[in-house]
Amino acid sequence: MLRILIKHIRQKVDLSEQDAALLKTFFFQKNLTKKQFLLREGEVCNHFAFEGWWISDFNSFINREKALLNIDAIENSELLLISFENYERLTLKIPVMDRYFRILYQNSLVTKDRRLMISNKSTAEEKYLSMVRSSPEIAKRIPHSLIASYLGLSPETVSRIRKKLLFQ
Amino acid sequence: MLRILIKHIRQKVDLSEQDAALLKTFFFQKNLTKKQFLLREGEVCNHFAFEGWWISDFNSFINREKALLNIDAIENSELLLISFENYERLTLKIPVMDRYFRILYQNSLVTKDRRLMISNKSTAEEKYLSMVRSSPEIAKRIPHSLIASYLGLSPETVSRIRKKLLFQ
DNA sequence: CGTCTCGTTGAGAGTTTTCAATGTAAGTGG
DNA sequence: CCACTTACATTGAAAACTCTCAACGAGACG
Repeated sequence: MLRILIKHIRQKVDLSEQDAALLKTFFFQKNLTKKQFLLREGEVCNHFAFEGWWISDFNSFINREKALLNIDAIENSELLLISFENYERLTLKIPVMDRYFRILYQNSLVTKDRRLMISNKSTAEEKYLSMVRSSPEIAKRIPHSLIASYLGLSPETVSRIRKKLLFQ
Repeated sequence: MLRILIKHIRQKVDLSEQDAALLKTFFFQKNLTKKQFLLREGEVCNHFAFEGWWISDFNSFINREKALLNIDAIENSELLLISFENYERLTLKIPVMDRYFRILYQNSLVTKDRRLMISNKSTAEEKYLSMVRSSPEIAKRIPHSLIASYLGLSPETVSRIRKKLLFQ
């Protein structure tokens, strides 16, 4: 797991061997079985988790507020966690991690801008299509009701859209 | 203008006098009169602009793609611009700027997460109220049709919501 | 087999958009 | 200063879209 993380980081920035070794000490590993919760609504999000992706209730993590989101595992998962305190220490001890997160967040902002534009201006069908096109593998693996929730649509609407698209 | 920028940066990170002086060379100033365009849809966004805020078509700026957004001045404005090339050089020459942008983007992500949740799950009235509450000064200064556009609503809907709220 | 979760379908209700008309206030040029 | 234009806001009515509620279906799993 830690190797995957370091590889991921090195795709974006130069990380010395020394820093890579130090970095490892800031994380710890956790396994989740399907449906097990990482974070419940109302708790404060203490961790970040990696899967090729970082996930969190970001507002809760950064601003130490109660989470508005639930996060649970759709499939059995291995996670690397970092606490908020370690996240802050990490960027101070290994300055290149500021660059890593800057690039990570920069890309994330572009994606969120796009999601926001789609959410604001598109019909349910366009939202569904954009989701399926941008993440076809995920769309296949997760329940339709989660896609609906992600898009801010009712499961029934997604079901009807799928039916309509099948006949085209 | 440059002083405002440096002050802004120093609220988030430590910037040496030397780096502050160097930083100035990466920007140039531009004035826009009301309704003058900074960026037209279809052009590639070369600049970032500051107003207490950074603005751009971020996808166009970062990924060198054609802009999906128009950006024009609602009021006469003074801007500091930075080109994409200078933005990249800036973070290499002044590493603490990676930290500055990391924190800037981190906060921006939290805000966008919130906007996205509101956009996905709220009614038109809730969207309008959340916008007015989070930015009352802006809501007073700009045309209602721009608020509508920002929220992904029609101007008529915003007008009806305003009327309804007046009678409550 | 029973249960649980997820997905589908239909019908009606509610919300928001679109279209068209009208109102209003702020420039602009004669 | 007035008539004209322009931009923005309001209003009404109909159309379009999406949701909610309720019923039913299908597959997984103990």
